[in-house]
Amino acid sequence: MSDDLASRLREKGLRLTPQRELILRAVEELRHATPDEVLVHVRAQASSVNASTVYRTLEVLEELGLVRHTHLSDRAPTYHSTLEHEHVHVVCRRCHSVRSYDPDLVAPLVAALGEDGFSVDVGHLAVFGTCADCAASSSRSPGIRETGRRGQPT
Amino acid sequence: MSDDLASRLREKGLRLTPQRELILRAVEELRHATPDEVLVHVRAQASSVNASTVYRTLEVLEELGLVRHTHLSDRAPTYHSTLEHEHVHVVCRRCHSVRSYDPDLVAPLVAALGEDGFSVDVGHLAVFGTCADCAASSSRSPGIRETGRRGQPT
DNA sequence: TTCAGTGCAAAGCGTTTGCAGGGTG
DNA sequence: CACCCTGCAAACGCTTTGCACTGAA
Repeated sequence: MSDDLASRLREKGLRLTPQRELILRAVEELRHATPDEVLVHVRAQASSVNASTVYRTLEVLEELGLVRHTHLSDRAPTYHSTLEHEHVHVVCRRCHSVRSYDPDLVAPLVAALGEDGFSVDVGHLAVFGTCADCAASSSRSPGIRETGRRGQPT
Repeated sequence: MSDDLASRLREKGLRLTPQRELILRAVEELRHATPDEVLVHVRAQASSVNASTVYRTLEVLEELGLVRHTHLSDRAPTYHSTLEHEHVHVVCRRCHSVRSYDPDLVAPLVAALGEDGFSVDVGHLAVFGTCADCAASSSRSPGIRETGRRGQPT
């Protein structure tokens, strides 16, 4: 896995640096993290790593196919390791819970679009809506605006 | 439709202003527009309207159920009128084309999640991937990065 | 006449970029 | 010892916010 990093970097004439190892490890450990969360996590272990390095590295790691991202909120994107099985994200706009589903969930969608020659990026998919709990108690999650300006998923 | 605006505003003790009419009309006419595009369009017709008014108004219009938004790119969100039939957006990351599909497309997905008590917001859904044309000619769309930093859909 | 709505300007957040110095291969 | 990578700081794009004024009801 980290060896994977080394070899994949080499293949493209890129270099293995402590920062890149740390950032990849952070994404793997956090499982779902924004660039900023990655930064915080990395800084907790090693001393100084710069925000721009995190952005640049996440881009590289994504090109290498070691991490992926989705948009689970209106703010920062969320990165996760490709070591995890590919999954579809289902997000409740009310309580902001995120559940992961097997790609089977969207097999019919993938098939239907496939007939048009369109190939769906399943891992990137985020489905928004309202979860069971929140539908039940409409008084839940105090202070979260329905239409939501800046902040959580919209 | 604009009468709709007047009445819906009144119901909530809000006021009907020229800006609100203009902005709603702009969204309807542009069919799919970012806040900035709305601003430009409105300014073309009427004189000065402020950007912050556009943001505040789009929020109000969405609360009133007159417009909706999706995220078709990493940059600004896209607004459309609810007068249009609800539709699912399918976006090619390569050439950035956007196609609208009938909600039927995701009926199985909606049904599956429905069993868990989750209610999908179909109109908000954006499916990313690669369209037939782009899959065919992998040399297409010069200068567009695959992983794409800032810019189009990611 | 009241209070919602607007314009303006400044701030905020997440992200990108130019550059010079540092470290990997 | 090339050249990739990093840190730093400034800039950027989009959005939000505070405030005083304006105008809809």
